[in-house]
Amino acid sequence: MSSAGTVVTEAPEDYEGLRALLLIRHDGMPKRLKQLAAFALEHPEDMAFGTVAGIAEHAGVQPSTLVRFAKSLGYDGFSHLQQIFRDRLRERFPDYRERLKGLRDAEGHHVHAASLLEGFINAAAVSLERMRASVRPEELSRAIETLAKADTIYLLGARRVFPVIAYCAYAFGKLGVRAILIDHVGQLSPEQLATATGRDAVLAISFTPYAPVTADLAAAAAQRNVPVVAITDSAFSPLVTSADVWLEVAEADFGAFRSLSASFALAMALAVGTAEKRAEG
Amino acid sequence: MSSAGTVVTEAPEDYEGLRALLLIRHDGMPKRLKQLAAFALEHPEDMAFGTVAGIAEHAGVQPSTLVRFAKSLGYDGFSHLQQIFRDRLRERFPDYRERLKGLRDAEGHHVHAASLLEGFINAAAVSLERMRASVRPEELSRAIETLAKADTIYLLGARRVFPVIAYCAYAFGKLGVRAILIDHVGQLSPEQLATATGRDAVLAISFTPYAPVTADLAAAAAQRNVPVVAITDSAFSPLVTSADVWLEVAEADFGAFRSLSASFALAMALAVGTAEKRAEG
DNA sequence: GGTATATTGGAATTTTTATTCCATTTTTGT
DNA sequence: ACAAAAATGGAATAAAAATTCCAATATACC
Repeated sequence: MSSAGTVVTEAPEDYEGLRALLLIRHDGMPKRLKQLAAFALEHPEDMAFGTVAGIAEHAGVQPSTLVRFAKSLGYDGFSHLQQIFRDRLRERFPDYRERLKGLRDAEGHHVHAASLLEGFINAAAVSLERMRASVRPEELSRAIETLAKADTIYLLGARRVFPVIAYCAYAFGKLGVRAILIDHVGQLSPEQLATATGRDAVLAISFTPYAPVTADLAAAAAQRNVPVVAITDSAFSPLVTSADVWLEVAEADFGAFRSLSASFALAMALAVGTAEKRAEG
Repeated sequence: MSSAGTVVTEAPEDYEGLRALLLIRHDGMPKRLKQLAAFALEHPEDMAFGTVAGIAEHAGVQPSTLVRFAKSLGYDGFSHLQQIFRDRLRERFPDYRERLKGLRDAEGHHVHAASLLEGFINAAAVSLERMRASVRPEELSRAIETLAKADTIYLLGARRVFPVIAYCAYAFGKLGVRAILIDHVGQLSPEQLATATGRDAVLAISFTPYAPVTADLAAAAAQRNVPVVAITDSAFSPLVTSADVWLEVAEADFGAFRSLSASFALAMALAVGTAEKRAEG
C-alpha cells in the first residue's frame, strides 16, 4: 500500500470531498494524472458510466493510468473511484449495504446502530427529494378538489400504509373535515364502506405488494360511483383503474424496509389543502 | 431474432418511450416479466447502475430472466436496455429551473397546493437532518439492547404518534420479533398491557401535548419493573421518568402540523437493530 | 552528464459480468 | 384431463472489464 503513488491518507467517500481533493492535489500531480483530474471534473457523467478502456481513450491515457489515478487518491481501484461518481447521480444514495457490511466487521455495535439509522434517514430524504420532482401540481390540485367536494371522506389503507391513513384520520379530525377510518376491525371493512355514496369520496393508499383488500374495496367503491383518490407507487397498481385521480409516490428503501416519509408529506398536504379549499367556499 | 419472445417491432431508444411500451405491454406479460416491468419503473436508478445479478436479486428473478426481458422488448440484451436507463440519468440535470418556471406559470390553486406540499417536504427534511446530529449512537445501542433482551415488546403510543407505533407492529412482525400493539380498542389498553413482566419491554412514544394514556401506562409498566424504552421530544416529557432509555427527537412543523419522518426513521432503525441483535445471539 | 527515481505504455492475467442453453415447471387450449 | 406450448430456474459458457506487472521512457538530483 505505502509503496507506489503519493500520499495515501485520503479517499473521500462523497463527490464534494473528491472534488476538493482533486483541486488541492492537481498542481503537484504528474502529467497524466493531472490530465485525468481535469477530465474527471469536466466529465463526471463519463466517469460514472464509462468503462476503464472507454474513459481512458476519451481522456487520452492508458487504462492502467486510470487505475493508478484511483489508487493515488487512496481508493482500492478504479471501480471504487467510480462508485463516488455513481452515488452522486443516484441522488446521493450511496451503497449502504456495502458500508453496513464493512462496519459490521470493523467496529462495535454502536457504529452499526448509528449506520442503520443513517440508512433510514437517507432513504427518507431521497424519497422526499424524488417526490419534489415527480408530483404534478395540477394532479395534486385535482385530488384536493375531489376531496373538498366530498361529504364524508373514507380512508382506506392496510398493512404497511395503514399508519399513513391512520394519520389522515387524525389530521382530518383536527381540521374539522368529516372522515372515517376504515380500520378493518373485525374484518368489517366492507360494512364500514357500505354507506359511501357518490357525494362522498374515498382516499386510498397502496404500495407493492398491493394488499388485496385495498384494491378490492376501492374497486367496489368506484363501481358505486364513489369518487376515488389514490396514492400509489406505479402505473401498474391495481388502484389506478379504480381511481378518478391518482398520485404517484416512489419511496426509497433501505434493506427490506421502505420509507413512508414522502407519503406522509403528501397526505398532510392533501388534508390541509382540502380543509382550506372548503373554508374558501 | 424473430424466434423466441413476443413481438419484436419495438425497442424504444429513450426512457419515455420505454415507459410507454412497458405500460402497454404489461398486462399481457408473463409473471416474471411483469414483475420486472414494475420493478424497472419503480427503481430506474437500480436499472441504470446495477449488474444483472444484482438487479435480478433485488427484483426477485433469475439473471436469465432479465436478459429475456430485455430481448422481449426488442433490445439486443440487458446491456442495451440498461443504456436507456443510463441515458436518462445523464440528461436529468436541468430540472429545478424548469420546475420552478412551471410553478410560476401555473394557476393560483395549483401553486398553492404545490407550495403546501413543498412546506411539508421541507419540514420532514429538516427533521431528518436534525436527528442526524442529535441522536447519540450509544443511546440508540442501549435502546436496541433493551428491546433485544425482551421476550415480548409492547408498543405504546396514541393520537398523533399512533401511526409510528402501528408501523412498528408491522415491522416487528415482518422481522419475526414478538410484539403487541396496544391499540386502545374498547379502551382495553390497561388489560392489553397487564401481561407484561420484567422479562418483556415497552416501547413508548409521546410528543407534546403528551397524551395522558401513554404516560400513565408507561408509568404503570415501569412500576412493575417492565423495562421502558421511550421516544419523546424533550427532557421534560412525562415519559422520561418512567424510561430506562430514552431517545430525543425534535420534529419540525409546517403550519399546525408536525412531521413524523424522523420518528419513523428512528423506529425503523430500532426495529431492524433489534432483530439483528437477536439473530446474533 | 550520469545515475537514481518516478512516470508511463502496453501486454498478460484475473476477476467480474452478461449471455446462452437445457431440463423442469407452469400455463393454455382442446 | 391431456397434450402442446410457453415460461422459468439454474448451471455452463462466453465476453468484457478491471487489475497487475514489467519494460521503456522521462524527470530530478548530484
